[in-house]
Amino acid sequence: MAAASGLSRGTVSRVINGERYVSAEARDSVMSAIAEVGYVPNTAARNLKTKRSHAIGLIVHEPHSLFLEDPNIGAILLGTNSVLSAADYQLVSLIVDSERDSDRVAEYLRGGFVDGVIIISARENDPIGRAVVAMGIPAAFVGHPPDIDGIAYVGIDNVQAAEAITTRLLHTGRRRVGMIASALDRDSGRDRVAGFRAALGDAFDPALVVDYPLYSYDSGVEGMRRLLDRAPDIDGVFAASDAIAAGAMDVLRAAGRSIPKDVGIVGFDDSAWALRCQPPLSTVRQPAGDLGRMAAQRVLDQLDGRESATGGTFLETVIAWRESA
Amino acid sequence: MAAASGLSRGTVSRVINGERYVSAEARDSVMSAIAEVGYVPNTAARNLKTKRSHAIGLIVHEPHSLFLEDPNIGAILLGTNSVLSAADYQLVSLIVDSERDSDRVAEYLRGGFVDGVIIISARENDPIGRAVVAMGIPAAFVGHPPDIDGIAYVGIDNVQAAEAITTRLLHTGRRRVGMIASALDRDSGRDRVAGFRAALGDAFDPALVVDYPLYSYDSGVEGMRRLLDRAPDIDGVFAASDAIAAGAMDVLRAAGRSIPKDVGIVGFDDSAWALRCQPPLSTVRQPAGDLGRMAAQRVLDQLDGRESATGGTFLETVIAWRESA
DNA sequence: AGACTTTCTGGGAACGTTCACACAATAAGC
DNA sequence: GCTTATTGTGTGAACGTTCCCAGAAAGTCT
Repeated sequence: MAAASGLSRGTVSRVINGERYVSAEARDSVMSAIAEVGYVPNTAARNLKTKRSHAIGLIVHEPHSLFLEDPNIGAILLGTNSVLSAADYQLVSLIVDSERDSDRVAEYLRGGFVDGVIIISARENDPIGRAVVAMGIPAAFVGHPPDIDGIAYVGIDNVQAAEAITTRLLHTGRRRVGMIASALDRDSGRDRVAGFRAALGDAFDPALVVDYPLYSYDSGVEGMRRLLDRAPDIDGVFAASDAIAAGAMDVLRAAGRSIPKDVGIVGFDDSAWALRCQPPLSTVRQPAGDLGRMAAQRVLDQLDGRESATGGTFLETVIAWRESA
Repeated sequence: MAAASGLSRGTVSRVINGERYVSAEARDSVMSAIAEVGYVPNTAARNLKTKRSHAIGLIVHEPHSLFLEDPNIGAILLGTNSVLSAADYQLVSLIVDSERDSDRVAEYLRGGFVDGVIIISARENDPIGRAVVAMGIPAAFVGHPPDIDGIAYVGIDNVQAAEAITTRLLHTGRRRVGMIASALDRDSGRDRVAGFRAALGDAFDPALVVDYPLYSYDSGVEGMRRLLDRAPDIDGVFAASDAIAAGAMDVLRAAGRSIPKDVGIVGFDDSAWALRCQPPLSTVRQPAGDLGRMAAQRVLDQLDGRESATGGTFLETVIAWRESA
């Protein structure tokens, strides 16, 4: 490249990186040489020298089924991508769905392939989460893993949101209200139960809370069956996700209950499920795209040294009130 | 590292890459030195020297909405990841959702960040597809872009599958059968129409085929309205995707038609939608995970020089016959 | 006019590997 | 006991950048 432009490597490098102290003519001749030869800087060499890769890893640690079902993940991905792309960083998605993957990803991170990391849906005892924190790589979590402290994270106030929607459900006159909870190994899952409990106060009945590991349709089916079994007179349900709510609604319908007349039901996420339920589902709108954008921004800020690596950022949720309750 | 083990760089390199001509004791002392120092080979340096990155790019070129909705994409992603992970390659997902992304991704590819590329859902005039072919990077397409030849691709036989399911729909006694088509800028979309036409033979009526750009629920809603408008006596529908079928079914229900009594409907994909429709949807099972795995394998084969870069691989589809027709 | 500052350019060194080669030691073949 | 393989080890060069320093040229201040 230096040869093609007739100038030295140093000057070429300055032009490419837009540094000061380059004359207009030098810049021009380098530019035209670049265009002519179709020159592209070699990333490996640059990374080697600068110890930067200009790539950010997004670690998705989910079992197969959920990865395909959870609409939040896709939205977070796109949000993250938009911010990083604007800052000329490349998003590298790292999927972890086995122990083997877990090791390989850790290795990958140690290898300096990425400058920063975004971790979504970390749960208790997450080895990668711990590894990242231990390595001191700039990182942001989407959702706060219960057992790791001193990290940067973004999320929503699950307690407040769950309490709010449960309260509104109660205001529709429900007396026997249950909850199908999920993912109690994460803050999101636990906090939704806490909010539910807070809203019910003295009326809270632990027997009317069932829980399942996954935020899935099938969990909703199972959970609703259990609840109907325990309390045939149930007239309100808070489902910890829209997918769960969809499963629960199908069971209620099959059991001859009319929604919302006999049983009112509310969900969480405001995903594609919510609008397509019959009737449309009342739910909490979770700003998944914004969470992704914010997480990306926090990692970029750490890279620029503009921000410390700890503390949470909370985004607002809104209740979408529809016909299901 | 060489210092820590007391041996030369060359020997250390041989141990790490598992080459021949290393004595047992040398191997041992290098290994224990690695463990002690927590040594990790520097990827950038290795890439620089070997001109290999051990990463494969997966280019997803979809508008926002579809990326979130299309279950095939997630399944392809996971399938690809499993094969590459087993071969110690890292999957790097590159999301293209703007012109800007398109340029950046092309740059990224040129920069030698990946050794090979998998492109899903390429359409006509796809700039990245063309760029990849022009650069001669080992690549495999999932689905065959209509206007690029001489490439490796994997897919299903859309013509045959569409013909088969339409024929079975006809065997349920339907007389006036329409189709909601989609994505006519891709082979998949065109071929499904061709199969539909072939199954109908003389009974084919162009007025009963409507088409929309996206394989989405909304396309199904729109399309079904149009079809009902044009032919109130319609009694069979072939939807080009399950999401379209779901939209169409909701419209049919709202219009007072019973499924499958008044109208029979079939879809395509066998995605999560199919089982949760009311009634469950008859559809074509598309082996999305296998497509991902196969595409990954074909890229790896090209990297090993075991395979030429052209030709298609077709995977079998199966009809899942349920209650909707 | 001399001393200092600013702008610009070139070239050596380094980043951490792998590769090709040279060479030593041992084993095998006649 | 000579040549010829086989196995093992060390070393210089190279990959393509960026960074640092030296120094030239031009401008600015006493």
